[in-house]
Amino acid sequence: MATISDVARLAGLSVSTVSRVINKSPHVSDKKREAVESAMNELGYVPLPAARQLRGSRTNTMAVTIPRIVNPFFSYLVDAIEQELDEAGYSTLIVQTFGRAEEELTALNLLKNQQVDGVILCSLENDWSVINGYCKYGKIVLVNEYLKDVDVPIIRGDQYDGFYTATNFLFDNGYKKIAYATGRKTITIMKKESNFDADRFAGFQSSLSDHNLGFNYDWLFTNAHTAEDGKEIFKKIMTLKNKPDVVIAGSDEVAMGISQEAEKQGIKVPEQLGVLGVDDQPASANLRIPLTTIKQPVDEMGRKAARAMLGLINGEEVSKMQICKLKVIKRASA
Amino acid sequence: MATISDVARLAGLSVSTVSRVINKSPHVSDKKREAVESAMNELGYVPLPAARQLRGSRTNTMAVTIPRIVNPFFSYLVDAIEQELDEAGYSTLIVQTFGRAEEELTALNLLKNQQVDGVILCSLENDWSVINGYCKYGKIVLVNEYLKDVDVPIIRGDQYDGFYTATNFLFDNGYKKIAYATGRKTITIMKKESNFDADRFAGFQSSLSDHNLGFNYDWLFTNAHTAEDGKEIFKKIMTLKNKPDVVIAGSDEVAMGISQEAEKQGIKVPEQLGVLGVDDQPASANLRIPLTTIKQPVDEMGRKAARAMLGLINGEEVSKMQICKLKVIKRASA
DNA sequence: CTGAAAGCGCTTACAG
DNA sequence: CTGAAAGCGCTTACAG
Repeated sequence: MATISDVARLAGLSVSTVSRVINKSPHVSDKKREAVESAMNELGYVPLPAARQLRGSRTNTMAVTIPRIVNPFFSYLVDAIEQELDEAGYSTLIVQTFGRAEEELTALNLLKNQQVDGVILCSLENDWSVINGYCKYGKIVLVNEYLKDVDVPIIRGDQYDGFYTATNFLFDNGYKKIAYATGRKTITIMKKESNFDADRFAGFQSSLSDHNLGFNYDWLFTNAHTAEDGKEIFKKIMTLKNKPDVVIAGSDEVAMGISQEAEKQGIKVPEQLGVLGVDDQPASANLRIPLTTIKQPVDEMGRKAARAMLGLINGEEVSKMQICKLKVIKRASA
Repeated sequence: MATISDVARLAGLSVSTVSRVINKSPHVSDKKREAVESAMNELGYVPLPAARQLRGSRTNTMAVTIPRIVNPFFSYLVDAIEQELDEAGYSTLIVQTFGRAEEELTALNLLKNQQVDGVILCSLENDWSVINGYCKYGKIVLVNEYLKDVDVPIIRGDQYDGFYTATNFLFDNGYKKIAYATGRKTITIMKKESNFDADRFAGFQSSLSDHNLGFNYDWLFTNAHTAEDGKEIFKKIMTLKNKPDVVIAGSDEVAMGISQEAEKQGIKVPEQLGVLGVDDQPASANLRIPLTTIKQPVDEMGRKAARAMLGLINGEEVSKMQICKLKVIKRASA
């Protein structure tokens, strides 16, 4: 591979001059600039990033962490981020965490080791105290986090409002006995804006209160992730004496499982049991029973996260908290 | 950030010795090794990859190119590749090409610049002549390509056999007038194993011949990618005097569009019109009319590609061509 | 505008 | 087993 010295030799100039044209320094005469450029072309010269990094220059690449790329929410999120970053001339490096804290550190170490200029964390796996230690190495942006008093931009959906609105929507459509499923192992009751899941539940509760209702804890289903889990939930519902008439499923997969199993057992959706998904995955519109669902504005969130990162890099003022609205997509299942 | 010199100073040893323990050289006394290790821990030292790369050592990271991450075929393929690579201690860097040749060069330059040890190309955007120029910089593996006389491993699905079998399957189910949709702008009729699309078409043709049938070119639909395109295809079909009774849709999206539009216009699927998808996307089983589709063995292909790459890196003998079988997944739409 | 030289953080012969 | 020194390919003051 050709090096900067090869170019300098061929052009009959010093490496300093070659370096200047590489870095677009203005202090080079047109004549020599051309000489250097033609030498670079002749040799097919490309500067070695490792050497430039060693000197502390920018990498023009960004890392983004997500739990799992096969989850459409995250693949679309990454896609939006990448498009925006791409326009600014940055490459994107996608790191899957698979929910493991060490994998997140892999991405963070990219920052520490100056392999990337910044990292956008879409799935926080470590405590803030450990993330915080990496802030000195480069820029960090968080997506869908509820941390307070943290000195990095956070872009998130308004879970409280989304779930509040969605629950009202269910009441407006005549449902009264609302079950609630979540991926979490437990539900922590906290006030608004405490954390992602608590915020969702708080929005839900708040609508219940507005309708003078309390929550029936027989209708709480935790640890629900897959369509399979959804089927189990439906089976459990059928064993209940006092059955809910609709369930907020926590995700489209779970919703899909519930509605499939209901259909299989001859229970009509949405008449006998309503089902409300979350995320609006690409397939949800084309299901056997098209899913009514709460949509997160992935594209908006991704682009905002990317722009926040670019702002940070360019030393601009960027607002520490950007909140995007969720939206109920009305289809057949509720 | 702590450097190797800081560690050496703290341990009261030379940088050479520190370097030796970093690189697990056997020629270090246990005593000094421990001294170095405790110094590294105390400082939170991590070797700077850029500096190591400059000296020509391995990066332990691999790049993989795909056209678009939001396409489930590719997100699952990448997922399989990454899982396998992960077990071997490699990180994976995902590069989206968006179908652009320059983006593919981005990935290839990662190789040239020693940022990755190898690249797995799942979407060839440049001519082989240009890819070939990068072989000297590192390892390359191709997925789903039909190039001949090329000195890199290729992992692909047996498109001919898959489409041959699928077409036979349609005949077995009573269909006789088979339409064919493809994402390509044109169909090139070539013999078996010429290229990806020609191979599919050849398999299809071959089954037609077995049933003493020729292909009706009114039933060929090109440039079909999205569900929207599928809807258009259905509309075109309805204008035909001599209508097909089933269509091989080229992708699940297109199949979905065709079957949706058919339903909307009161044409019964699969009774009046059968629809066969390709890829078996996660949603296809849960569509309003569950899709019968040709499944590519993504997981197998991804893992084989990763293993071929690892074999190359380790200097093992790896077979130049690995072919995986496609499979018809029978559901409701055909 | 241009060049010689130091130095970024490592690894690796070369001596001992 | 251990260390001093050269060098990987660049950038950036410092002089001129």
